[in-house]
Amino acid sequence: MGTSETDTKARILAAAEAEFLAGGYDRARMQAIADRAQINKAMLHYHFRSKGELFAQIFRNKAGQLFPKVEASESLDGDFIGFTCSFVDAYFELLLENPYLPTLLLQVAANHEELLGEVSIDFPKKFVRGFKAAVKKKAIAPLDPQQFIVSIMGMCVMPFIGKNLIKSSLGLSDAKYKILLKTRADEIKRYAVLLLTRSDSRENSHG
Amino acid sequence: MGTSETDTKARILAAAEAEFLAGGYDRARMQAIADRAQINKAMLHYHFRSKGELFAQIFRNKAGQLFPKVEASESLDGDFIGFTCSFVDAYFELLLENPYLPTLLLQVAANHEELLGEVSIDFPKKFVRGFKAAVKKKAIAPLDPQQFIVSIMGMCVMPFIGKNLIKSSLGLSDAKYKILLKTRADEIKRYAVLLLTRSDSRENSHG
DNA sequence: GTCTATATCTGGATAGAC
DNA sequence: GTCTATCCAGATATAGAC
Repeated sequence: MGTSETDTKARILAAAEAEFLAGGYDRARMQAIADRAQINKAMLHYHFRSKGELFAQIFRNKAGQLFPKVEASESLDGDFIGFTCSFVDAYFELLLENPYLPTLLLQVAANHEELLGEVSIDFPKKFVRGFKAAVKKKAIAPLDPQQFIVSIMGMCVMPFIGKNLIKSSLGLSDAKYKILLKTRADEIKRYAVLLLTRSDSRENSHG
Repeated sequence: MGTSETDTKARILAAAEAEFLAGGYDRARMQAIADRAQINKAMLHYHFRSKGELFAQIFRNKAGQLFPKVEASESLDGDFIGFTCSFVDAYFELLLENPYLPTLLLQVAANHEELLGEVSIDFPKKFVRGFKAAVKKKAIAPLDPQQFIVSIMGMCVMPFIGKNLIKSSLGLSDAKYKILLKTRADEIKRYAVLLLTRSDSRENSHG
């Protein structure tokens, strides 16, 4: 049968992924995808009905492949602070390998909610559960778990979604920015430890 | 002279602002702007040469009007922790009033770098300077200032750019999300105080 | 200054030959 | 399965009357 059907399909998927990740759905061009895959537009529509269909498959692919990597940082066994640190490590490593992912995910959440519904992102809820249990055991400070996980995500994600903004507003060279990235996971873990550790020593000294 | 030229122009600007803020440059439609302003497309091009031109003016407007509000939280006088708290308050209040702003700004930074160059965002640099001075005076913990400001921005901005994602992944209703927003500034300030306070007590107990 | 009508351009999708 | 050629819709932009 066909010459290299499966190969072509694979090339298309790779090309589409690159194109969609680079600029998001709206800025992606079918022509550009075709060029990347070294075929012509007609072939795209032969293998995938439409741009939306192609995007959906890419997204499901990526999501199903990447989210489990974060979930896998499980084992809510004993040490919740240790768990948090390894979570940050896993999460940040994922971002380093897929720097365009957060922007894309936010775009999907904003403009393609139906796709977001298809994938299940349950590590935040899981994290919150573990957090509450640890608080009950007085192992960590009694902070708001939801606020905390939002903070962790925000701190991790910010340098990726705001790369240009950060570089420009802090006047960072590419090299300096790279250093900031390289040391960031440790910095976030440092914050997390400090915040989770401090529990009884003082209550609230600030209205 | 003309009937209501200035009024029309103002209506266009308001309409365009709403449209651009809602979905960003790419998703904005000239027809939609015309509808909002209760005129027709031709008038848009009469008053503003092109979509890009219109967008640029809106952006310059907004930027010139909003960034100073954050800068104004100045007075790096004595208490840097107090300064940080009032900065967070000012920053977050701005976001509450303009929830779509961060997403738009990030899009501009990513896709219209030339526009970003036109506006001067200098509160991050200023913050870093104040931070270093305070560290030298041993008034706060010796953290990395750049990492710290990126963290603050990330924590503030996350609930706005990731509204849908947060709601869905944490299973929050509109009401619950609203509460999260309402209490968030205080939470961030709490973090900031904790992080900046802890200086000598311990050094590094985590690789 | 404001309108209707239309030109133009871009990009997604299809037809049909091979 | 792959190509060329074409269609078609949507969106920006312009022409020209009033």
